[in-house]
Amino acid sequence: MVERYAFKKIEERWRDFWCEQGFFHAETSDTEKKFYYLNMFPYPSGSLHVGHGRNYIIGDVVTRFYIMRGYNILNPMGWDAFGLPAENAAIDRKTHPREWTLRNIAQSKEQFRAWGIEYDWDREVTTCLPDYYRFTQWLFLKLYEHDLAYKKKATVNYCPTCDTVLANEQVVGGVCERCGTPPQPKTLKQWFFRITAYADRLLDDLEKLTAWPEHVKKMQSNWIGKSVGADVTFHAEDGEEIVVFTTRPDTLWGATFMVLAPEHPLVDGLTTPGQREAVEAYCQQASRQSEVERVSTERAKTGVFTGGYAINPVNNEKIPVWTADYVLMTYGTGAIMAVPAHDERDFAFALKFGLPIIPVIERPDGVVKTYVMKGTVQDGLADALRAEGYKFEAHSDGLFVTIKADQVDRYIELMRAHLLPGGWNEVVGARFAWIFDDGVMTLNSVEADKAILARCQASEPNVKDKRTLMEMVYKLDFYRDVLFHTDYGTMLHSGPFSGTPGGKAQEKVTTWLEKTGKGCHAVHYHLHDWLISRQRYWGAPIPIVYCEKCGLVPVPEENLPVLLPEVEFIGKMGLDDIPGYAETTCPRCGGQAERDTDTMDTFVDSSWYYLRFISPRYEEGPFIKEDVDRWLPVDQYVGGVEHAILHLLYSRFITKALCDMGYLSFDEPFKRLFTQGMVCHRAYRCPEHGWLYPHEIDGDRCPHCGALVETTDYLAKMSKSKKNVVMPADIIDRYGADTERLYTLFMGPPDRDIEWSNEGVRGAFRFLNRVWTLVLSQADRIAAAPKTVDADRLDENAKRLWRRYHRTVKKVTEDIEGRFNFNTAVSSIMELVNELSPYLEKEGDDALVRAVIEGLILILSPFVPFVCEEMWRRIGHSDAILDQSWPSFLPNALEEETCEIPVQINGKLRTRVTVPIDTARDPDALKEAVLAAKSVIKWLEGKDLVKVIAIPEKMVSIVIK
RNA sequence: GCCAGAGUGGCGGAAUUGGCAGACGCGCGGGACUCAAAAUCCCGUGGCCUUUAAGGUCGUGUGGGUUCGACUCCCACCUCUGGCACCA
Repeated sequence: MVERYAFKKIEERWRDFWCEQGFFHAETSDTEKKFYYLNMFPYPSGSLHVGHGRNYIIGDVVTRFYIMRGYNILNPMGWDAFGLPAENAAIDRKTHPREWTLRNIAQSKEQFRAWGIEYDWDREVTTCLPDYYRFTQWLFLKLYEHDLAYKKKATVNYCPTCDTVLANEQVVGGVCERCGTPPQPKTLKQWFFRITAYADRLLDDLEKLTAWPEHVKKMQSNWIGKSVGADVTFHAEDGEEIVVFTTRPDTLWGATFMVLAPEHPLVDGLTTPGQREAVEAYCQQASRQSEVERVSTERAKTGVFTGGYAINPVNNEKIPVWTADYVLMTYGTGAIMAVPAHDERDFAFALKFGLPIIPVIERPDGVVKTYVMKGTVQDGLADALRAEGYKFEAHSDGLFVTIKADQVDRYIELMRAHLLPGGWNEVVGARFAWIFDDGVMTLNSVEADKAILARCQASEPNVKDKRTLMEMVYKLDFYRDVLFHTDYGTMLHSGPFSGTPGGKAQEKVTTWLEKTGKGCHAVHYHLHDWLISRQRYWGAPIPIVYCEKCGLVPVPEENLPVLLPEVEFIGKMGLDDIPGYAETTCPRCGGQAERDTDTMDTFVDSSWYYLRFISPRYEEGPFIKEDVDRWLPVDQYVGGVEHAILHLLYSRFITKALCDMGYLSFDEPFKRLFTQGMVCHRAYRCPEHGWLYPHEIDGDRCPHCGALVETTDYLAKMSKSKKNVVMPADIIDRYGADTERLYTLFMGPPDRDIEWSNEGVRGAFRFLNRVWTLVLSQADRIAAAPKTVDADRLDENAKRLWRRYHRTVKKVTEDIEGRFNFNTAVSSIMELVNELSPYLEKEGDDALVRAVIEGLILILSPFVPFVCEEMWRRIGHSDAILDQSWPSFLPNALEEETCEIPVQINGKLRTRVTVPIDTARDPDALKEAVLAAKSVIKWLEGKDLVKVIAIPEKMVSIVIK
């Protein structure tokens, strides 16, 4: 009987050992075999739960693995320590955000220690400390110096709950990323970083990031949102220019009205006295609404006619100018030309307000529809249509005909021959034509729309109330799907451009616009400049001074840091609430001046921290260029996918900016990116009393009211508010940190979200117990065993174990290094143990046992370092595991002598044949051997052999008849 | 609406290049040990149908297709998750 697996004692013993021995100390002067592994640094917002653990456990496994493989690995840790949550928590707890933050940092470090997760703590970086934010301010000054930081008055998103403005990227799904409040538009003078100057490079360079997950790149490219088209200048009647952006210059001839955003500066000037009241009411209402509210009204279009008109530069048509909130001031030029025939939104708007809709692009599918109303034609039409081969459906009230564009001319002739006097028939879709008894009219202009409609109204009182032809035909369901389309196609009714094919149309029109001075090529982005001013205390002060004489003056580098004022923290505050903070002297003239009282967005702090880790105590600058150039880009970056846009885009921008300024020689910060999934946990909720802790629940009932408890059927992210957090302390206390680590790694592929299961934890614990017992039971045998295995003298069983061992080493190595699949690495180690354990029960080869167990401990050690370190000593070693090199696998030890080949007959697996490995490798020999096998012959009797396919070492497939 | 990603036993998942589907773990069933329980160990465990061994058959969201062979490739669709969303 061996001693019990006393995980508490074991973990206590080794907890500080690795750090004390300096295994995790990285020497940045030594760049040979360097590896920079980086986890996104945490926000120290309280205690870390098992979900946070997943991220850092992965990092620790990889780090230990690379140490054993002889790499000089840098895996540093720091704290993203400024920001609102600290402030809000400090207000709640009546303390200072610094106190709260530093206490959480200490607590988190203690948690890392308990997990056995080691870092080079000499490189710790904390963004809220002056020795760090001093250089965040330096970064601001450099961006300012290079015209990449500027202050401007703009309409920005203001969160009333957080009492500060937000960057565009921090408005997620229309609400504040932090607190869920819809932000209000507010016009303020604020600092921006000119990230749009890098829009193209941020987009194009995504292609260089071959080791980034596709979906992250996709999200970034969507966020940047590049659209290519043209800016076109329209003129108001008084000559004022109205510039619109369009991605479809080929549809210009179909522009029948214009729409300006309610905030557009020209709205006021265009509004006529008669419309003023309505327009002002509409604009005011729009300005009060947040973007969410605008969108939430089911997208029913609203808008008001300004009374003003503009001239379409391509055909000199006079078109009305409207204002409507479906046009956003924040995109393009805040004004659009509306082409209702080829844009879904414009179509809906035109239909609602009775504006003309003129098709100017042919339908590529050429579908044309026409409805022949009963009583408008002579009786023989149906037979005539049939005789000509047209497809139609006959109903009691008429014929529903669907034809192709190239049949339209013949159809019109036929129709004219059958049309009764006073009636009409229209074709819609790829062609819009109205057939009257005395001629055919085409819907090719606003005038045509009016003229045709007038004729229809004259003969049909039912359509008297219709304002446009499109409105008239829209009431027939049969027509609806062909009335507008957004495809590219041949241009129609477009003056000299009519007939231009869809593929060339945009470019041809834009070039012509440019030549005639009516417009120009233009590109617009969804990405906006990064608003970095914040009106709250807990952030890096903006190092700018306003002097009455000298204006805006940057604080000289040598005066940094601009320190956060020491105050008693008593509630929500900004630096402007702190008496005396703003008062200063002008660095240029020495006169009286005022400081900028805003702080920087915390994403500025985290946009450069990966650079600081290389020389964290350097005081002459933020980093030493030569060292940073040698160590970056980061070889492997790991973090949550929630940073796919914000942090990762900002960091890429800052790196590129610093590169262009000459401070860096690389322009992408992270070579490989891995985004790990969340750890979720079932959450319980009483309809009456809200979220409940699992231990509170009484059977399946609420302890307060006895109501049936609801379980989340989706995977709920662990969060304090949902009371579904699993704390590492509980797991470590019951099973030890090694068990938590092993389970975390084993539970599923690390990039996927996963549900925490307490039963799964027990399984991991059981496995460690089995290994412990197994290893200790062999300790004496190992101590006495020879050191080298004589592979040639092993018997069958021993050989099988030897093969399994080498296969396991290979698998574990490849899974950590290449695939990041720790779950399959762990399961292959479990398989090895499953095979090892019965071998030990019989007489066996001592040297083999020794080699396999030693190897087992080594390959298991990155996953569960405590117990492995202990077992390593127990089998007679006095040196540390991290001093050992990672086991290698011998290719020839992987080889088997025979090979079992599955045999398929007519696609079904029927039998297996065991052949010598040499036979299995040669297709002809394999074919022959399989066809000669008894178990195969049985199937072939009396049948004709059609085909035999032999895949060496894989399988044989036989086709018979 | 658009763009990603996913869908495999009772559950988490495996199958890395088109080649034995369900590795490994959990759970469950049976057994051993025990006065008993826990722990531990052993055996079994996708469904259905025959069954003395054994075998047959269905089976990776649905429906088609390509192939000697499809979880894997192609087409269409359904569901879920995430991102963006009146982007002109």
